[in-house]
Amino acid sequence: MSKERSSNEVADQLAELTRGSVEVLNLAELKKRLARGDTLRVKAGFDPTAADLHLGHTVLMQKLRQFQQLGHKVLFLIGDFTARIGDPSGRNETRPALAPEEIVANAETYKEQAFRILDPDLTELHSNGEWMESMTAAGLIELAASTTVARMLERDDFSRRYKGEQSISLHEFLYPLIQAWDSVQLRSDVELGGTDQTFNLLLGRELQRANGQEPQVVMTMPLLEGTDGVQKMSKSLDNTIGITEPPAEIYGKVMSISDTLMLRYYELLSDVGQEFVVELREGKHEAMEAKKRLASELTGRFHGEDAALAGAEEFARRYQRGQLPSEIPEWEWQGSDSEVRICDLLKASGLAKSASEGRRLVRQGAVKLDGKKISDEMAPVAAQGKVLIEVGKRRVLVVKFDR
RNA sequence: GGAGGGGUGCCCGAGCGGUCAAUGGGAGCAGACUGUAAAUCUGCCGGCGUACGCCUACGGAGGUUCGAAUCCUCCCCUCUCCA
Repeated sequence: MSKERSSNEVADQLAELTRGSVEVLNLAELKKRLARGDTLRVKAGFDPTAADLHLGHTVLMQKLRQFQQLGHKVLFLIGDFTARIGDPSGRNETRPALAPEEIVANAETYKEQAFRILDPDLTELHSNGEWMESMTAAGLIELAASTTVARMLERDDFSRRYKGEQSISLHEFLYPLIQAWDSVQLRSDVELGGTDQTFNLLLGRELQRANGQEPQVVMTMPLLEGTDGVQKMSKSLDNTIGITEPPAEIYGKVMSISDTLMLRYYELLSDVGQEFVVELREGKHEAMEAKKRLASELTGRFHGEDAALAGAEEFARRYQRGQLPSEIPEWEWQGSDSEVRICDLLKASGLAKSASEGRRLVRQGAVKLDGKKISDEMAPVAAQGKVLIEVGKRRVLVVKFDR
């Protein structure tokens, strides 16, 4: 049913689709498929354990969205089966197998979150348990026979671990193999992934070719650095900006990234034209203003314009005018004593992890009670009415005493 | 099957009988500065106790010793080389 595209049309699509990508393997094949007028089946795999989508994921999601906007179909694969193996790019951690209910629940949260960006009508949701659960040991042996150890050791992290005398468990080799097999099962035309996925994606091509399919085109996207500006954004490193976080939170986090990182975020996340980014790099725009613009854009993308404005207002209020947040969480003290020591209160309310930490914070002058700095770690707090506690610049809480 | 390296706090990594809750770096937290930026400087950084202190910790279990992360035995994990 495919209708051929004109060469202009193909060139336009190609330019749009490859923008921002690190590598396309290979370009000629992508061009050929576009020219044929195919509706491309575009695969991307996601881990079922972390259904909290963050900006790092959105780099890929935006790209998928672009494919959809051109009428192509997204194969959204949840790697429930591969999740048993562990992090493909990390250390040797084996994750516990997920219960079927958990997978279903996670898939739901994915739908809810991913479809803030993707078009549900042009998305097929899959999980690789669909074909892996029923694979026999014989099937797995056959699959494992399709590649070699030397080939596996070409993968960057494997080779690094091997040379560094770190252990590599045999089953870790199955991750790329299964991911590649997924491509065969889904008959994908294109697979998208981060640059750390290159090896796995290429293996998909090999397996497809071996199974009589036209090998998928591989497209890698840059990995987004987390808020620390160095390591890739990942939940386990606690450097993420999640798309479901409150607008003020997203806005604030974006505002606090470094200027260098801001350039990167502009490049990878913003819809703002490339000219602006270039000018920004040349110092033609005020950094602070540019950062506000970015913060508004990203906040608005997931929560709407009004929320972005509110986020900006909240930011100005808290950090530029140094005022308290407009909404302060309340917490109720459970206890019958007529007074509480500040260090115990900090611990009980969760503002400090332990009484020791609470004491340390007081000693360092980080704690304010109703706006007044406290210096005595043992200072008693009358257990009456409400008390406002500030710890550092970020942690604020109203403690309610119910007596 | 044999020989030899390793397993230390969130991470990396010293220590190799007492002075070790354990050097150093990174991360993190707090303070100063600022644009909640970067860079820099300062302090903190196992838990509990107002404090003298106590408890838990150096892969696991025993043992030697007045005393062990440090020595011995067994076990587990891991790496390299040989077969």
